[in-house]
Amino acid sequence: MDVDSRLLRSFAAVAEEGNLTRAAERLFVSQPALTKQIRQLEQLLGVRLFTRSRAGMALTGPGRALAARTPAVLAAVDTAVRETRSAGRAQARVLRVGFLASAANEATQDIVAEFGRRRPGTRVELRQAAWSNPTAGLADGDVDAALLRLPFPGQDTYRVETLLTEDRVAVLPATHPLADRARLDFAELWDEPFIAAPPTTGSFRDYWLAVEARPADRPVRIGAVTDQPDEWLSAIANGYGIALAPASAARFYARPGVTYVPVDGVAPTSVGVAWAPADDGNPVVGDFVRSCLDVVGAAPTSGPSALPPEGHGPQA
Amino acid sequence: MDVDSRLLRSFAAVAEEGNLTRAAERLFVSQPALTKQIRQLEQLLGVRLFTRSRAGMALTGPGRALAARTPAVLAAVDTAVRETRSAGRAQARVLRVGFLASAANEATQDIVAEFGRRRPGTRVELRQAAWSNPTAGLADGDVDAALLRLPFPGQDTYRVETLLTEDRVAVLPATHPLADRARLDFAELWDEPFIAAPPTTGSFRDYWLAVEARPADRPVRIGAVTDQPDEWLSAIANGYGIALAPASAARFYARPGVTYVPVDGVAPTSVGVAWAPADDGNPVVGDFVRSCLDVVGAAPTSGPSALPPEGHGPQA
DNA sequence: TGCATCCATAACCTGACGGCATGGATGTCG
DNA sequence: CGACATCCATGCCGTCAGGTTATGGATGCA
Repeated sequence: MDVDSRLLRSFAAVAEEGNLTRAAERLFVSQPALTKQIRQLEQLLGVRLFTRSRAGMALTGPGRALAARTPAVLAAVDTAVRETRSAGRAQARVLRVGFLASAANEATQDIVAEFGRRRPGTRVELRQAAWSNPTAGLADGDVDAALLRLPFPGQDTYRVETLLTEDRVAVLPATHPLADRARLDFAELWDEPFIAAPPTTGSFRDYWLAVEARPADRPVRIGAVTDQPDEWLSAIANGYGIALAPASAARFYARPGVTYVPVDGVAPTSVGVAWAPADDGNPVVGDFVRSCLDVVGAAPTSGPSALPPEGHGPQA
Repeated sequence: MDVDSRLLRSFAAVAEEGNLTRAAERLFVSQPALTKQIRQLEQLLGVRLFTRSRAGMALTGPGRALAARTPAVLAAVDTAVRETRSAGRAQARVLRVGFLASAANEATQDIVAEFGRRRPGTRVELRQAAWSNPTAGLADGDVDAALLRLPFPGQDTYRVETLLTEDRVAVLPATHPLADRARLDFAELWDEPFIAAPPTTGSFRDYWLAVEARPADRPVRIGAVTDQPDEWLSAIANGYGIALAPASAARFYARPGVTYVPVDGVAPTSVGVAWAPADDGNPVVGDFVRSCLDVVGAAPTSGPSALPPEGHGPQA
């Protein structure tokens, strides 16, 4: 006899989709299960939340009232979970750092080593994220900090320090006609099929397809979709398409059958370290960010005062 | 794989009690069930929330983090539920009014009739509450407005208009030596056993025991505890003790075997209409409050501008 | 030493919940 | 106009989550 957050999540999905069937597949449950959940919620509240019709599920007045409150509830739950987990890591003296494949590349080890000198008691737990998770776990509070390619979706809701900038290069199968060129112009690649990240990654996907450097009448062709560096390299080596990558990938992801060629006509790419605003007061995160900046020899873009404080006490 | 609010409520209870056994009985579940719930929550969060010891359950660091967030989450859930239910009543053109037995007494029907003239389309649903529920459902959003004796617990978190004030009288068994007196002084009743409301009602209970009108060295004696007017009258008629009541009870709750005698030395009592601040903009509630004031011939204490607006449109 | 207090564990049982298959209502299109 | 597509509801069934009772182990206390 308690409205639990599972029901609210289901309700929110149905309210957004306006359609039980689509909401059900979004939530990875069957449509009858969702029907029952919504009925249960309605019964629990003693209120009709949707008017059912052929067209789908439309919110009633009470439904709109609930829909207005639901995001706040779910956000409160998520915040609570995130902060609790974060406190757990702090207590265990663990800093969890997420990173995307091809983010920091060879700098990563140096950063961890530098952090180890600053905070000998704290262990860094590195978590590689799939590209379908473009904040590498920052968004769901799974990690305390993340090494990411900039820009990333939702970037302005986090703190970010830029660490380094490098050119983007083309990654071609060794058998490709352009593979032996010393340089390419991106325009030469407009008609090539590209290996892309999953569509759900939005701007991240678009960024690595360089849609902004492409005329409107030459939409990108997708040769394959991959979520992991190995699949990605395999797809390229097998001739399903080409891709863009940071220059450092040529060193870090060298592999027979794959060639890296410098490209003109696309903007360079940056790596940054990101953390949640909630951790602005967290000295462990602060030390990690400082370690990042030290290793790459960068200065804080926003002045040192914007960083979490230094210090060696345990986190509150 | 979702933290549901049931687990959070359990967690909050354990955190407050510091003791599984007591928390379990507060939640009306068995102790092993709570053990499992806490374990499940810990597993879900990947964090140890309590340190178990002979002395009980003590919060860990992460536990404190969660305990700090839990009230906000539960409050958000409750708000969502309350507003949804309220919207449901508005849609159904129902105004639900809670009242405590002995609150408005004979004025109640007149108020409902007057409201019926103002809003012919809206039905008033009266809900009598037990004394153990001293806001008559206002606190849990079960009702849109409530007719209450003033003061009531948590009164300053609601809007209140005072409707009428009357003396308190003593209620005695007809066989009581003092039953045939025309007037009494409260001091004469200091040593009598009283029929009281349940201890959980706090200041409400104390108010009707008139603890403020009693010297510190004459603590009240409790003859019986009741939660309903009928039990209360029976307890008095059967000689378990006496009680104070509003003067109107002499008319409204006349019964053989029970006598009402005016008392000096206790402050008079007031009846008010209360509503939630969230309904300040609700014209239906506004019309109900105005109906109350009209019927008793009172003016708004805080000026008419503090009342919810008048109007005949449906509620938003 | 016996008792009280607290939490954990074991064994068991019920029903909540999800999945599959299907039905009913209602637009749409050839 | 009938076949079809789209949506939501329903019936049936199997599984497991979550509750209960009974009991055990640890530890102060009288």
